[in-house]
Amino acid sequence: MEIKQLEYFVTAVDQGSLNRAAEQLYTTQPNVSKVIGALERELRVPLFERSNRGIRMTAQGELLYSHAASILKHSHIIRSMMGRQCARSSACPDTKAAC
Amino acid sequence: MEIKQLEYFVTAVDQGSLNRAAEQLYTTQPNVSKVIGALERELRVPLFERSNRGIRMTAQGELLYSHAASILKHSHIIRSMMGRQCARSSACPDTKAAC
DNA sequence: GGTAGTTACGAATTTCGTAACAATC
DNA sequence: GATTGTTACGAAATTCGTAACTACC
Repeated sequence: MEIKQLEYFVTAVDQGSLNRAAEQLYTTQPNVSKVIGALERELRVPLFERSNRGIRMTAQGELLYSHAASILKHSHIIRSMMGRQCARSSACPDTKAAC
Repeated sequence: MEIKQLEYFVTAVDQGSLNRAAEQLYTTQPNVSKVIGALERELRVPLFERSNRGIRMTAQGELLYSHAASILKHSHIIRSMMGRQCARSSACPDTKAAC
């Protein structure tokens, strides 16, 4: 399980379509299909029901979604913290705000 | 940034040594060194001070640690939830697999 | 035709272990 | 010598885009 896979999954859910997810992720639709397919095989769970009209989350997909979103949130926090080189808490007391 | 990188980092911190981390992660010590090095280059932040006596977290490493641990916790929850196919019986009312 | 998603193939990249290395005790 | 961590190299695995495919309207 990789962060990228969770990001692709969450984006597909939010966009409601693999095509739009691919566009937003700056990649191709076959790639999104394959990445999410690999995640489903790894977890041994179907995350979407596919049809020619689009995708719909399964119950297992809904279970995954909130945890995946939490992981993405933490990864964004890490990137913004490290990007700002904010080393010591004394240098930026209110860690929630811009540091 | 990948979950595996965070797992290697957290394990190295917990074990206090790249050698012991490699052993626990069922890989080699050069691999641990390289994976963590790649994470440091990606975040543009030193996470450890190295010496011939071992490693010591930097202030930036300490900032990363708690968020990395949270991500790992969520990933473990996901794996255990999906491994059992569902958390609540209502989540998957008609699955063939054991629920 | 147009839109949805999947599978096939191949080049480019990445991964990971072995071996060699540097430095300290 | 024993221990720490790093760098080099090469085979194996993975990634990602193009092309070809199925299915529905």
